[in-house]
Amino acid sequence: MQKTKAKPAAKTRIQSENQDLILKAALDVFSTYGFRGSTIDQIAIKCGLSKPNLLYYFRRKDDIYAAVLEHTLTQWLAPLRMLDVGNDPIAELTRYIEVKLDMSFANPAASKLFANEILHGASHIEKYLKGPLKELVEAKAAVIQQWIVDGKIRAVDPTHFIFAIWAVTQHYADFSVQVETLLKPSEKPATIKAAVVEILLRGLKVT
Amino acid sequence: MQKTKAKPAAKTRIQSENQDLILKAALDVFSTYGFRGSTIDQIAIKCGLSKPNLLYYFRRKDDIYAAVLEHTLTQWLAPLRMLDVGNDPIAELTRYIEVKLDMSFANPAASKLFANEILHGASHIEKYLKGPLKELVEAKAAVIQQWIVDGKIRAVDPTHFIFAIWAVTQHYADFSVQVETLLKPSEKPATIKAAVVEILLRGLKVT
DNA sequence: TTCATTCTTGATCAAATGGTCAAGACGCGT
DNA sequence: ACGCGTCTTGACCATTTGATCAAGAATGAA
Repeated sequence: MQKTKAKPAAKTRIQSENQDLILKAALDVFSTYGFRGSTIDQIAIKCGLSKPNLLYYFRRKDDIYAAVLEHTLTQWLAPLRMLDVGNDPIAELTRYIEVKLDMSFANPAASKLFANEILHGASHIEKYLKGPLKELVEAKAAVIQQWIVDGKIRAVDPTHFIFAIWAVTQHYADFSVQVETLLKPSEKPATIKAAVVEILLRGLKVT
Repeated sequence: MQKTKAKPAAKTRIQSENQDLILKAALDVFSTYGFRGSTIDQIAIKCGLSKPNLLYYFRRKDDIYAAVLEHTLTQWLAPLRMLDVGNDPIAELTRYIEVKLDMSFANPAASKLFANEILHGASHIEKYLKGPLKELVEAKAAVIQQWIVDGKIRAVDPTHFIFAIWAVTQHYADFSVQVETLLKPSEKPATIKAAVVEILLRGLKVT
């Protein structure tokens, strides 16, 4: 026994591969059917593993869900972290909105996963909301506030403006069924991006 | 047998009362836990009836859900129907946004019910989306377009603007847990309404 | 090759849950 | 008070589903 007595995180090749497979499949399934609406069997079938095998890697259904949620959280909030007070406000906010929309188009599952979680009370990410997310939002609201103080954009409630950006951009992922039904099928992402940026930012531009 | 051979809809007093009880309880439960996450027992307990009794009025879980959904649909879309091309655009849109926000604050369950339904594919209201809702949205988009043509508001994509109003206003119901966590608890509905109206409408005003 | 460790799964269990049914309680017009 | 139709429910059933386990298969370091 050459190794140290406790081996906390020595992951096997097979472990990485299979956990990755499971998390990918679980994101699909959970985002489509919600936590209660999803079954371990669905996830197992989707990633080609047997149900007991899946429970070998994650002992409970809840553990899979928590892992997927955590795995997606960082990625989803990343673009907001990049909001930089040093750059031009309109350019910076345009970029943020466009990146969020691109994410909604490219990975609607991630958005739907969060929508489900929040809709059902956010019990799994309560700590995260009250801690890191709250801090991040306060920091970025301060950035917007600074732009206002500097006279670079017109006055607006920074926090509610962030909410508005989230609401509108994630709407195209969470409500994609409705959007696709009500929109002409010819509508291209670029058109949508232009329309959304105009709606959200035109009111901020100084004359 | 004095009555006509077939009696299609002669509702008893008890029937009306209990169906009403059930629909109220079902709205609460379904909007909180989603369709799959809700059990007939939960609804039965919440309205003080036994499970078999509940299934006497609605033979299947799906029937309860469909009834609640239909019962709420009309009410939820009503304010959009009132959008009148003859009135002042900013006043009309301000009223619409404020009514939608009031509904989100007063009856978040209705909003959450729809959010859940759309999020999970909208299979129960597919017909409604493609039919009446699509017609309504097209009609009201035309109203906004007319305002633009008349030079009363600045140019904007009408359909995406309607989406933006829906997204932002319903966000305060669907994501209420998140909103309440990130907002100062002192924030009043009137403050929120003013902020949202400003964010959505300032860009439309002609200079 | 050896063999301890890791990985895989068929069989199985207990609980939850949608739904049924027959028997009885109740409401209400006469 | 009577009697028919409405309403109510305890007991029960079949299926789904999260989770367990023991036994066997694959892996990989020496």
